[in-house]
Amino acid sequence: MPAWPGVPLPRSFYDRDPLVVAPELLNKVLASSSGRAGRIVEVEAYRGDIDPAAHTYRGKTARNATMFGPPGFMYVYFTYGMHWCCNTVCEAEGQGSGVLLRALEPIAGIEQMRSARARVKRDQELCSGPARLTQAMGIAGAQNGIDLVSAQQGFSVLDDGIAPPENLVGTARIGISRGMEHLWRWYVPGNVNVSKR
DNA sequence: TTAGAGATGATC
DNA sequence: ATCATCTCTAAG
Repeated sequence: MPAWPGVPLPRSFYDRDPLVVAPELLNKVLASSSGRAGRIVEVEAYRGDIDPAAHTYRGKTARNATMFGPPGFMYVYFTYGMHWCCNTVCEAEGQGSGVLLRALEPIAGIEQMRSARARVKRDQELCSGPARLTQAMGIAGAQNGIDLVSAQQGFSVLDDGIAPPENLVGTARIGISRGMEHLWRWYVPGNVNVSKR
C-alpha cells in the first residue's frame, strides 16, 4: 500500500539548475514507505558555484559530499545542535547544488506525524519548517544519500498531477547571513503550512 | 500576538 | 564563532 498515488520524478527532473527545479517541486509529494506523505509547499534553491549561503560554496567536505554527487539523491544535514534538514540534489555530479525542502502540507499518515511531534497542537504545525518536516516524516542522518528516484530506500518525490502554482515570485531565503541578494525561496501562496516569519 | 533567549553540537 | 532552527517563556 503506497503512501500516496503518483509517479516518482525521473532523474532528468533533478538534473537541471536548482533555480528551475525548486519552483517546479512545489505541489509535488514527498512520500515515505512508512505511510506518511506531504505536499511540498515551500522550497529554497542553493548553488555551490555562486552562492555563499550554500554548504558547498567552499568545496567538498565529508558533510556536504552527497550534494556534490549525482542528482535525485537526498542530502540530509544536522544543524543547530539538534535539527535535521532535507534537500534534493540537483544538476550534474560535481556541481554542489540542491533544493532545501522547507514545508509540507500533511496529506497521509498524519497520526504517525503526530506521534513523531507529540507537542504539536494543529496539523499546520507538523511540517511548517525544514526541521519540523524531517521530524514529522522520520528523516535523519540515516537518510543522507538515499536515492529518491529509485524509491528503493523508503522515500521518493511523486508527481500526482497537481501542477505548481502560476506566477510565482521568488523571495529572500530564511536564516542565512550571506547571499541575501538571491531571491531563491518559493512557496505556495496562501498555504497555511508555509513556515512563519 | 510578538519578542527574546536557551538548547545543543558539528563544522571549518 | 558560526550555523539553511525550534520551542518555551514572558510581556503587551
